[in-house]
Amino acid sequence: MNRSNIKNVAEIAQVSISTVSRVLNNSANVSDELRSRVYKAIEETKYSVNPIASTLKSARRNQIAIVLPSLRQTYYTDIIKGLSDYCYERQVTPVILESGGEPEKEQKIIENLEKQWVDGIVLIPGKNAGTPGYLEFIDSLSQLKKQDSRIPVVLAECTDLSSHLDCVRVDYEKAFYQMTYHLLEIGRRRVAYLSCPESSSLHEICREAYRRAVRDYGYQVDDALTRCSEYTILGGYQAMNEMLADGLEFDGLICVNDQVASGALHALKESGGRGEKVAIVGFGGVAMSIITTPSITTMIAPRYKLGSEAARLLFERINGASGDARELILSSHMAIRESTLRTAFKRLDTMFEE
Amino acid sequence: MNRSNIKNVAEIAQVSISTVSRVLNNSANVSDELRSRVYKAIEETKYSVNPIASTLKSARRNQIAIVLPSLRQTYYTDIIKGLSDYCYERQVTPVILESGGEPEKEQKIIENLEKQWVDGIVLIPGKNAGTPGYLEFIDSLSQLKKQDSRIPVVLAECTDLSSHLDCVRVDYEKAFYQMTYHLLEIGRRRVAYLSCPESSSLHEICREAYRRAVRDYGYQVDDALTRCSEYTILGGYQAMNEMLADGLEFDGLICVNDQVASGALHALKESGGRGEKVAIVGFGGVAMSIITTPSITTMIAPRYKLGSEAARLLFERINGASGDARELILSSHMAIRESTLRTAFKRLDTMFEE
DNA sequence: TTGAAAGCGGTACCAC
DNA sequence: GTGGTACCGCTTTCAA
Repeated sequence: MNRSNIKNVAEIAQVSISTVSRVLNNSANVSDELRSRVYKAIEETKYSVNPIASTLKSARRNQIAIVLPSLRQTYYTDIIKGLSDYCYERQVTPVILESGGEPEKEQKIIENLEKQWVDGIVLIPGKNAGTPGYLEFIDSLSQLKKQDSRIPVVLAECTDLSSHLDCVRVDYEKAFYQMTYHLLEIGRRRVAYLSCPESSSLHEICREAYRRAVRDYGYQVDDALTRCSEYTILGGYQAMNEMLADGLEFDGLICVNDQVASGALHALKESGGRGEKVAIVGFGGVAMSIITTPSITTMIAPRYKLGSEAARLLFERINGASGDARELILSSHMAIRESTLRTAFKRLDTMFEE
Repeated sequence: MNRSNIKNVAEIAQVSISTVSRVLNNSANVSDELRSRVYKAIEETKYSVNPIASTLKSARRNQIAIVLPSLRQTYYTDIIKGLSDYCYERQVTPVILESGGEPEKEQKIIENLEKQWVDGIVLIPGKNAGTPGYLEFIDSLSQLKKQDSRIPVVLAECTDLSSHLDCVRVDYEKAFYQMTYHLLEIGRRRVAYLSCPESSSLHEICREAYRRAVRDYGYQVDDALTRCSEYTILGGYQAMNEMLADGLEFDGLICVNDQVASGALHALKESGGRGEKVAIVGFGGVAMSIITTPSITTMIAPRYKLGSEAARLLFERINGASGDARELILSSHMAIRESTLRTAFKRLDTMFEE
C-alpha cells in the first residue's frame, strides 16, 4: 500500500503544502489557477487525505461506540439503524460492541473504549441494569464525566435511576398499562405477565404499570401470575412451561417483548390447545410477531427513533453541551393482531405498515 | 476532555519520552527503577495511549469494515459475530456498514472506505451480485488490489466469478441438492423452488443443484416451479401468493432462506390448509424457523465460522499474503423439523442444539 | 540502559 | 493569495 501524501501532491502541483490543505478544506482563499493544479495532482496521484493524521490535532476520533447486549435481535438492530444513519450524516463512524448482556463484559468493554479514545458511547444495558452494583457502575461513568476526563455516555432502553446520564427510552409505563388494559377490555379476567429478569430496571417499572391497569379495571392483582424470563424465545418458552407446570390459570398474557411472547405461545400450543385460549400481547413490534400462528398483538416501539435520538443527545454532549441529565421518553402504539382477536388470518402485507 | 499525554507522563516520572514509550511497548531494555516510576506516573495521570497518534506512523488503522445488506437478519449478524470475535482478539475494530443490498450504495460505501483508510473490507454482496455490472465492480476492486494501491477485500456469501478475490461461502450446491433430495425421499414428487433475486449469483448455483437432484431422482424438472423472491419474509409471502394465484401444483418446496420459507408458509396457510400439504425446507438455520407452525426443516449454515474464516483470510492479506485468490467452501447440515415430518410438536428446547 | 530528535501526514497560525 | 513552520502524540532510529 503506497499511498501518496500531501507533500507529494504539493510537489506535483508546484505549490506549498498549505495550499493543498486549503484546497482540501475548501478554503476560499485560493486562486483558480492553483486550485486546479492541485486538483489535477490529486487526481494524478489518487490522493486521499489520511483520516488518522487529520484528526490527530483535534484529538477527535470521529468515532462513537454502541454497546448493546446482542446483535441478534432486530429490536436492537433497528435502534442501531437509527443511530448509524445519524452518525453517517455527520461523518462519524459508529462501532458496535456486543456485551452479551453481561455487566462484567459491559464494564470491560467500556474501560477498553476509554483507551480507544472514542468520542462517545451509547449504552444499551443488559440484564443487570437496575441492580445496586450496576447503578454504582453507571454512577462511576457519570462521576468521571463530571471530572471532565472521560467520555460522554448516553443510556438507551433503560432508566438511569441515579439520573446522572442522559437516557432515551420507551414509555414503558404507558405501554404496559395499555397492553394489560387491552386484554381486560376484550374480556380477559386473569392476565399473566411474563417479565424480564428481575435484575433489570424494566422489571419493576413494567410490573407496576401492569398492576395498576389490573386494579384500575377493578380486579385483584395476583402476583403468582408474574414470572421472569430471559429476553429470548427460549426464555419465554421455558418460563411458560413452568407456569403451566405450576398449574396457573390465566386467559391473558402480556410479555416483556415479542420474542418471549413467541416462545410462550409455542409452549401454550404444545400444551394442547391453550394457545387459542390465552390472548397474548407482546412488546416491540418486530417482524417475527407477524408470522407466528396466531400473529401476536404487540406494542410497536419507535426503535429507529430511539436510536437517532440517543445519537442526537450524545452528539450534543460531545459538542460540549453541559447541563443536567435529560430523559427522553418515546411513545409506542399498539398493533392488534390475531392473538387478541379471534378472527380469520390477516393479510401479511397489510401488517407490515409499521 | 483533558487527557494527559506521553510528555506529561515523562515529566512526572522524570524520564525521557522514549523511556515512557519503551515501557508502554514492553520493551526489555528499561531498568526496573525507571519502569516503576513510569507506571506510577501513568497511574497518577490516568494516562492511556492515544491510538490515533500511535498508528499514524504505521498507517494502519487497525480497523476493518464489514459491508453487508442488512443487520436485520440474524443470518448476517451471526456472521458478524464470527468476524468480530476474530477481530477483537487481534485488537482490530470491525466497523459495520449496511448497504441495503443495493449495488450503487455498496460501491459508494466502498469508495468511501478507501478514503477512510480502513485496513481491509469484508463484503457480503447484496442482490445484484452476479450481474455483469457487478462483476466489473468486483473486478475493479481486485485490479486495484494488484496495483498495490488499494485495500484488501474478501467476499463472503458469494462466489467471485472472476476469481480475483478471496471468498468464503457455504457449499450451496451440496445444500440445495440435499434439500431437494430430502423432499423427494419423503415422497414428494413435485418440488418447487423459491429462489433469491435472479441477479444474485446464488440463483443459478442453487437452481442447478435443485435441478440436478430432481433429475437424479428420476423426475422431470418443471421450470414453472422456480420462482424468485426477495430475501425477506414478505418476499417469500408475496412470491408464494403469486405461485398460488398461478395455480401451480406442488407438494414440496425449498427456499433460498428461512425468512422466505416462513413467508411462503404463511401464504400457504392463508390459502386454506395447503400449509399442511406442502413440505417445506428452508436454508440458514435461524431461530425463527423453529417457532413457526409447523417448524421448518432447514439447512443449518455455519454462520459464525463463515465470519471468522472471512476474517482470517482478510487478515492474511492485510499482513501481506500474496498469491492467488482462494475460495473457502463450508458445509451445512440439515435439521429436520415438522415441516417435513408429519408428527407431533417437538420440544422447543431440544431444537436449539445448533 | 537512556535520551535527543527526526519523522508520520496533516492543520492552522503567522508572515509576506 | 501564498508559503513557511510549529505543532498534534507517538514510534523509532541513532548516539551517548
